[in-house]
Amino acid sequence: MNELLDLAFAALADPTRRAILRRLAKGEANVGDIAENFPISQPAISRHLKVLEEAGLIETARVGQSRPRRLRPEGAEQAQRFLAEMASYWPDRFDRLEQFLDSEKDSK
Amino acid sequence: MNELLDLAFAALADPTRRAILRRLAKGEANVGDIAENFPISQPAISRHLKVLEEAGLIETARVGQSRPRRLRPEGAEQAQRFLAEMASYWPDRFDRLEQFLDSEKDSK
DNA sequence: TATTTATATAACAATTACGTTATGTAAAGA
DNA sequence: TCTTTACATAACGTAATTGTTATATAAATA
Repeated sequence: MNELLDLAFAALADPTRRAILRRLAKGEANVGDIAENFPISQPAISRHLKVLEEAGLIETARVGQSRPRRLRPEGAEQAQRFLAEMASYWPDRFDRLEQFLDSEKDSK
Repeated sequence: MNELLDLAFAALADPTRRAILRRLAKGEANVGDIAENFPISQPAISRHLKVLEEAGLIETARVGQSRPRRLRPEGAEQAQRFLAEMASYWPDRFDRLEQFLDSEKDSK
């Protein structure tokens, strides 16, 4: 139903993928550029890139035989909105605890 | 290396868990309250709650035999910061670039 | 055309994730 | 004390994730 949001959060849960995003914040990079700087194989990088792209967080161009990736920051907007809403909620702990205890008392 | 951020994003990737968070934004709820409104078993809910708590997104109180959960919005702050900075990145906006590149490092 | 280069895909193993049902535990109430 | 209530935990099946190595594909180059 909200699959893109699922995919975006799942993509962001992997530290290697977050590192790739930070790398792409420096500018476009192709697979080889990225793979050189990570301790995992090129196929593993290719798969991480696919995950990031399917989540809408990056996009791919085609220049000759290389496929430069770049950040697609708008892909994070929905996830950002979810977190902003959550963070805007602040439980007044004391009050809520009182409220809970009161409701327990009432139902006795 | 930033395991809490991994856990937070992974927790947020599941739609059932996001629904639980939205439920908790309306106020504290215990396991039974939540399980009633979801099409999965109580043990499954208990596990989702454990995942959310280990990610720092909710916390648990003890009142008699029930364990009311409540939102812990500050648990989402680091994730929110990562996304906000990524979303503020634009290929020609180098003023934001440095901030984004250092985001995980800084919030350690 | 044949070779090299850049990247993707396939096949596989190990681990983790998410659901189920069955059962354990601790507090509440008769 | 005995039962019920609220929740956690265990055991298990299945599917997804993440890495590996081997191989396929398509563009660049000799």
